[in-house]
Amino acid sequence: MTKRTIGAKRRLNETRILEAAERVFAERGYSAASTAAIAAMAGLPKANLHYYFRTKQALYRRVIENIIAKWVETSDPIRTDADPKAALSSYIAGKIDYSRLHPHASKVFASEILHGAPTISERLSGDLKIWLDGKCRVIEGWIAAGKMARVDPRHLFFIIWAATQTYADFDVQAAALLGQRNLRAGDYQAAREMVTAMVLAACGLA
Amino acid sequence: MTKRTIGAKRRLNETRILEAAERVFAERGYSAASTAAIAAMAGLPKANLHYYFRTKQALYRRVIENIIAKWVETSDPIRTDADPKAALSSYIAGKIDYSRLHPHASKVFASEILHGAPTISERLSGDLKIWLDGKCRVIEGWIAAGKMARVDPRHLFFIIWAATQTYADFDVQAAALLGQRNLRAGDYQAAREMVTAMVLAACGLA
DNA sequence: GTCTATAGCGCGATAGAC
DNA sequence: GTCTATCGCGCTATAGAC
Repeated sequence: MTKRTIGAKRRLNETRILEAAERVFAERGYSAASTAAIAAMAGLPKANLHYYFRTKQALYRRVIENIIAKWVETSDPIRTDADPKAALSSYIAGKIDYSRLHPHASKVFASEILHGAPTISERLSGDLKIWLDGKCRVIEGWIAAGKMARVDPRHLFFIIWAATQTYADFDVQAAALLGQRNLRAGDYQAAREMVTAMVLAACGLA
Repeated sequence: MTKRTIGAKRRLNETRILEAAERVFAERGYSAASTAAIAAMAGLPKANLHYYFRTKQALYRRVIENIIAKWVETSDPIRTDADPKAALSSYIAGKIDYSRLHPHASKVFASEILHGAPTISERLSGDLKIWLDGKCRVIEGWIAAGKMARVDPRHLFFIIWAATQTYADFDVQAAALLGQRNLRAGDYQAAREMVTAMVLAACGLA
């Protein structure tokens, strides 16, 4: 065994544990998620999980950090040099895609915030606020340039997040009320079209 | 002690327990909420709580049932004989008020759905689906009468719920990103105005 | 109806052999 | 690195005195 092989195995096991943890945390919530269940889903004995991640809290923190990183990435289309209508449409489409493709990640994040954000409250009022401030300045720049109607950029983001993430976080409710077992591709498409129409109209871009 | 007095005491204690439970379930989630914490917040010994509600699950079910009843009530403005613009505006305003005044209730419901709705899945695909079907027929009636633009009524509801309830469920996030400790009256007003503008525009009622 | 004390159990975490 | 066995804690729920 070379050092490189050992490192590869560590990375492989860590990845499997992180994926299993994201799923179990999403389905049960932090407290009800047992390390035994996560280990079983990752195909490892429970003691091995504690070898790679000393505590449940440390494992959870790693899961959350990964999710935040992806969450921030989805806002890449919001750039000063972009066209507001195209940028907002692309942003919404990306958020809906994320809800469809990564519902577990969205749910873990939602559960964290829902119960007071104990793990990431410093980040919310720290680097994530700074990140959002920057994105809001982009919107304000578009408004100042007369490219779109005057709206409160922060509430615009809050409402876009809510309207897109609800199709991941509350997929069970939406499916049940649609008389289905799961959400289908057409449901996400209808959601994307409706959210886009509402946002563009509110921004005077329809 | 007359029988009436005893019944009054039972109702008083049950109410105090239910209010405490709603709060603790909202703050910690079902699993992390201990019956000891609920009893302490209600000002009772733990054993007394189990005297009034035999199991934690039974107490939780009662909390959820009460929340659903209030949730259904908020849709009262959606009536066939109402004016679409006034009805939707009133509905959204009521939902925002509910988020401001009953954030705990909204969070308990959100947490229930988020983790797969184990307690109310039958209701979601049963009487709640029938209730929503009725409300959707009202919207479809308005569309058929040419009173508003053609939209998918179910997705319209999903998005209104998401955009209004996010100010209760994710209040911690919104406050932190606004650089505040809590949401203020003005924040809810801004939210109401923005959601209303978006919905009315999407429905051709602006 | 109220309260103290505790039974019973599941979970996080670790020791220690391999 | 891996795994079995187990410790210790905190929780739900109840027994039984008052």
